[in-house]
Amino acid sequence: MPKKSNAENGKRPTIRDVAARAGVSVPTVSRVLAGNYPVAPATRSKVLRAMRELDYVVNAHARALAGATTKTVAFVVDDVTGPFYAYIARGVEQQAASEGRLCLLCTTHGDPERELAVVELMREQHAEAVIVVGGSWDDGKYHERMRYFASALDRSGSRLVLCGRPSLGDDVPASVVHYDNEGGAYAMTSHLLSAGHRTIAYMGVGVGFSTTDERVRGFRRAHEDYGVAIDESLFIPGEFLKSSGYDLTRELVGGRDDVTAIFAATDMVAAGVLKALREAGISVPEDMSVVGFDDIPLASDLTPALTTVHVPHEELGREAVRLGLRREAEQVVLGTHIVVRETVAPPRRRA
Amino acid sequence: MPKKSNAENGKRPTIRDVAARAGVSVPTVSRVLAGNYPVAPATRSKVLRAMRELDYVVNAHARALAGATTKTVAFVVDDVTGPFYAYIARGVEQQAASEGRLCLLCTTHGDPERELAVVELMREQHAEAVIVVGGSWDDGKYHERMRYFASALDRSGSRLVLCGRPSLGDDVPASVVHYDNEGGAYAMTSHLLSAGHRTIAYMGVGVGFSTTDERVRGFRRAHEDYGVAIDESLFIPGEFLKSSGYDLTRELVGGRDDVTAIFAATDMVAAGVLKALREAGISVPEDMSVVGFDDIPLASDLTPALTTVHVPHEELGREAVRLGLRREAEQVVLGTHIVVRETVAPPRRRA
DNA sequence: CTGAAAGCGCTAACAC
DNA sequence: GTGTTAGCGCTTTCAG
Repeated sequence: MPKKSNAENGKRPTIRDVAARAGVSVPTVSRVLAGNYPVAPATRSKVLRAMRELDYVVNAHARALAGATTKTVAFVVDDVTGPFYAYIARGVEQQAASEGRLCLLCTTHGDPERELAVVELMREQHAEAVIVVGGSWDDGKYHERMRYFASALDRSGSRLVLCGRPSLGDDVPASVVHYDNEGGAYAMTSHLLSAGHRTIAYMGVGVGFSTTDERVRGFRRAHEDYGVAIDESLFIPGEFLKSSGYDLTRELVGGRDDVTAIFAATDMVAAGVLKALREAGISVPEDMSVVGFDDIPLASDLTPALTTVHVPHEELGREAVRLGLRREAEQVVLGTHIVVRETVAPPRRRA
Repeated sequence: MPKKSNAENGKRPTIRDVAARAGVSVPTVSRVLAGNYPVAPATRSKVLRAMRELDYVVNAHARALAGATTKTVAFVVDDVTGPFYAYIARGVEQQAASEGRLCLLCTTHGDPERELAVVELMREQHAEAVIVVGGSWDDGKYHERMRYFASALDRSGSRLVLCGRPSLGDDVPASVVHYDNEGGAYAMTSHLLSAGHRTIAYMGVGVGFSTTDERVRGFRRAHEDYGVAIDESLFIPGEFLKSSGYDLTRELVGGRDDVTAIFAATDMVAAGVLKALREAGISVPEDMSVVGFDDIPLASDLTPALTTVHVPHEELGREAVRLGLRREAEQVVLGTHIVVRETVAPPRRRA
């Protein structure tokens, strides 16, 4: 039995069917497909026509297997629904698309098991770059795991890109795209300090979390530069959630009255803070100033509109793809800046 | 020269390397990999060990080429950053992951060109299911295009799933997961009507857009059932954007004062409405009632908290994956319901 | 239970 | 310019 043609077979047509129909050899078809090789115009159009007539589409897997690159980048996040991540995702997707790449989306929900599984999947897929987004934990096991991921991916020909988290060290085969947490926190704290605030609560300390560490560092440095001592009880531990901001604020205003400003770890936390304050009849910014961090769209929808630190989310995503595709060990840090809206005022004079 | 081993070669190890190291044949390794075939326990563990020692990972492309399925579903949206889409995306990703599938993410930004390109890409990738999310336009060209996509994907062995938009007809090889726009709008309009409102503006009519058509249908039907005639000038055209709600509301309150309630086409529009009203010194709900549609997280963060229609976003995403993978021509419609918060009150008695 | 043989659809040297 | 010849890494008959 002669080699059966898929086209007649009812299955999807292959390059062989196209070649047959155009009366040329298979490699010729491959050449017009790739377009990076001289082909006679006449042949070319015959092939093109055959492809159209058969409604032919290349098989990406066969192509990947035969050597041509995969054309995919992977995007790994905790959760797509956070506005923070969503905007980075948009940047990643846009840049990927503009560089002719497809984008694989994976979520881990902070589960190390799942994270590992995801990296294995990416190795199977030969993704050109694997972009991991979000802050990182400062424990040894975590670092070890990421270093393993970096080299495992490297061995499989993929590049790991850390986005929004600090580098793992120069010897680790990974690129990093970070943003200036410390600088943003410094600027914002200075803004509060220069308005006259002297007792600022930092709400939402995530212990051992890189994002917190960096932001707190800026917060402390600003205080130092203004010669203001910080009562350590002003660092209030908590998660980066609205509910967390809400609960902690209720506790805070119930317990002490010396705080004149709240630096929320993130805009989501700030949303909770604002809600609790409103319920407690404490007006913002007259009785209490509040600031956030991230500048997610919600920030400008809050009442009053939130003064916060802008993070260039989309650009972060774009840059991550660029770096990952160039496979350079570069490390870029994007700037942040404060956005003044309506939640900061000088502290009210105490009676 | 004998067949060179990749393992020694510095390249990623292949199944052949594993076979050699375990002292078995290649098919045997394949069998323990697939796990769907009897293999002697001893052999099995030898193979497993070899895989571990070599840090072996299967090549998804080779596997896909050799016949095994692709294990990927594609997710096509206008834009990932909308909370509406983000939550559907989460549902899709979760369900895909739980069914052992990878998720490809593509955005089209409403560009038909790009949409076509995306579908071609999906055909190349042999995605098992291609999930297209969001409302659709009611023009002939659009329909024709989607029908083409459906059959093109079908021919390539993929299943098209329409999520959040109406069916294309029973003869089109596609599944659809929709939600009850008309019912939700009907319930919400009734809520307003029963509170005593008689002049309700529907803000954000997207002409020829399926979502609008369905919601407006419910809006009209409720009026009919209450025996209330609708002044057609109450249908205000506009996009589903915050800025649109803002601008239109300014115009509205500047132009007429008979309207006592605003039915915003979406929560985003409602956010703009609320902002404009606040600026105009019109208090909600005392002077004006406002309702939205979608129940995105923002709705409960607004001040006052928005009364709106809940759409089961995540479940929509999950169901889409389920249907796509089962490849049945099913059509499911998920229910919606109103969520009463703080933006509706009886109309103020006119002087 | 395991191995040998034959492709999956495509690209990549080489010749002509 | 175009065809020939080899695989890419894996799964599948089909023998044994």
